[in-house]
Amino acid sequence: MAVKSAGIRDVAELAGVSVTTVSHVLNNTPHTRVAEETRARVHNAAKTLGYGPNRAAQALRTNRTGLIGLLSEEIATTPHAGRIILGAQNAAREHDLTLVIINTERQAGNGTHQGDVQALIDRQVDAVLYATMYHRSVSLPPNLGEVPAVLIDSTDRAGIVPAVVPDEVGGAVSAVSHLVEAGHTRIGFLNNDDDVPATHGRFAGYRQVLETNRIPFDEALVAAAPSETLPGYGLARRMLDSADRPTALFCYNDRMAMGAYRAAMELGLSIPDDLSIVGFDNQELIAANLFPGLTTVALPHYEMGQWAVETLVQLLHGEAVYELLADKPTLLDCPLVVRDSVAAPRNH
Amino acid sequence: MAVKSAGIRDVAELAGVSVTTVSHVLNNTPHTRVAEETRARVHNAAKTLGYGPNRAAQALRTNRTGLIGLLSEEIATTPHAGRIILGAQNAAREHDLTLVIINTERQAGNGTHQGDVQALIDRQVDAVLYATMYHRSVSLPPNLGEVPAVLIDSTDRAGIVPAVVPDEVGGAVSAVSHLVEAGHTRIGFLNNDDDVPATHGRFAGYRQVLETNRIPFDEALVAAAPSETLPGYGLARRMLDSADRPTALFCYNDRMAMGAYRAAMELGLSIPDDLSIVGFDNQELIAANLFPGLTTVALPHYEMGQWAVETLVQLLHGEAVYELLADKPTLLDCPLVVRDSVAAPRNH
DNA sequence: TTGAAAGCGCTAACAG
DNA sequence: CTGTTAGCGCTTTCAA
Repeated sequence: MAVKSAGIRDVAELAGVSVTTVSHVLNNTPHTRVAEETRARVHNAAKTLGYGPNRAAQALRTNRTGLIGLLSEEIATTPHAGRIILGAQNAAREHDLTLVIINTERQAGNGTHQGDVQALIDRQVDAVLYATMYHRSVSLPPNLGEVPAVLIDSTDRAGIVPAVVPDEVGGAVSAVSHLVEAGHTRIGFLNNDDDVPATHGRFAGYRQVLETNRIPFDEALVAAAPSETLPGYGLARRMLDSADRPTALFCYNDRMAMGAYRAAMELGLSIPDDLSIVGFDNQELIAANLFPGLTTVALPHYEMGQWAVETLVQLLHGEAVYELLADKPTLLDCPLVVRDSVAAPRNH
Repeated sequence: MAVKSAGIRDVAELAGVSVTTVSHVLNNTPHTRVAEETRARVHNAAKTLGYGPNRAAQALRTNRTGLIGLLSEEIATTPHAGRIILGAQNAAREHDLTLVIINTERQAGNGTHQGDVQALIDRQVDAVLYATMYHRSVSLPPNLGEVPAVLIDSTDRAGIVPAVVPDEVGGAVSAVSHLVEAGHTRIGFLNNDDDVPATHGRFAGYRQVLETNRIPFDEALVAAAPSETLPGYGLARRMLDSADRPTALFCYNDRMAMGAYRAAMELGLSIPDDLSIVGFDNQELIAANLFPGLTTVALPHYEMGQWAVETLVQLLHGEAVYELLADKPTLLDCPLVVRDSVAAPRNH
């Protein structure tokens, strides 16, 4: 291993000053005036020695490790978690913080991740990020109160911890508006049947656009099922088989859209000429690999990760007020990603 | 924040012993005999106080942080990285180590991640895991030599650092054997056209099975293109259009298989009755969502992550020899994942 | 079998 | 404006 690297002492010696001065200069300690010339000498000495602070010593002294714990459900199964990590990571780097990631299983019901939170606390993280796999409301482990925390993609049932979630309604509005702008008025909606915010939010967005554009709401154009490929296929099959079939489909997610693609193909409907489709989630693996490429709505995972860390930093610095933030979850935009699955309706 | 938590001192006091004894007992320091009764008293005291060691102090004293750095390319874009993280994480937890993950961009050519490695070293990680996005040979950043390291999914061009990679040949053998066992003899191979180990290894496995089963090799049944859906579609279209078309297709990866599915559908070939298909990679999002489910070969990402940490631990404990391991990369099995895309050929 | 005490490298009073 | 110095909580040598 490397030769025992230089310490603050060595820097002090080389610069011909005391360790105090070095510490002050290197940390930019406020309320401390050090002569410009001395500053420069210290910086030079540090550079020539390749000095880097010993984090352990710093941590011991300051009680801050510079570690942020990220508790994430199901890192493995979804690329979404990856985007959150990436956003959080980049923001963390900006602030010279390091992310410690702990993967957890998804918790059924009101189980909490108390054990995992404890592991993070034992590691003396300065704060924790708590990310769920999909937008929902959760009960938090009680020990999460021991440390500053921010929720990602979920809201705190108790309304105590700040949270950031996707703007489901807004995303749906973008999607359906896109369809309306292309000239569609008979727009089907293949919804999820779980009782989660996305289900309700996306449906609300759908209705909202219809209303705004004075398009009558037709119950026959809305169907719900588990948000997987096969159920999506089934729903689409049925809905597209009718004489008065929709000319466009807004799907709860890309997997359901994938099912709709197959249904369309079987019915001899060409996308987008006979049928336009918009998905939700922007799962690259699906959306970009379908023929034609699926126009869909992206979830702001990267941005949520970023927002969470930035907020945590403000909280730690006392620049943001905990209670203020926790009051209402922060909504982040879900932008439309245009590919090739939308066109004007044929008989238009 | 929590009340300043108990220290080793408090435990000592409560147990009526010295801090030395507490330290010895709690760390199970070898060559130190402590009376059973004293031991018990210490443990009890620790438990009642909810004592947990201060990592920073430990780290400062022992020069070991218990942190393992994981440098991973493109966490965001591929679920594969997630599996590696998961495997590494679980293994790390077993040894009371914490994973610090740094995401990096993929490096073109012989660029290295020197900066990222340095960031990890600055954080005083005890060792680093260096994971690439796909199996290949890399030049390592020089500073990786400063700390114990293990490569995941890539091999060190210089042959200095231990590495673990998938057994590409074995995986292909499983896939093609599965097809042969189903009764196929005209088996097409849609290969990647990059010069990477997977390309060569999977091809070698393909040929090997043909040889073993005395099936003549037919050049017309092998084609190569970029390993994406669209090129896969093109290749499959062409190969399946011939009169003497193969009855089964082994695809370099699931994305190409997805293209092959579409080609088959367009040609009116039903899977698996008219055409059997086997993929590679087991990308859940694709493989499980295709109709019918794609039989494919899984990459051992989880296992590689696990192996890497275990090996690192042995290295750190001096139980494994660096040079011995680095000599040849360790190969891990690629198991076949059977779904519904393979059946006996029709005219069999 | 147990304990006293010396630091690990750094920060931050406090003094000059 | 700069320096002296006392610990942060723990491990470990050495002595009892």
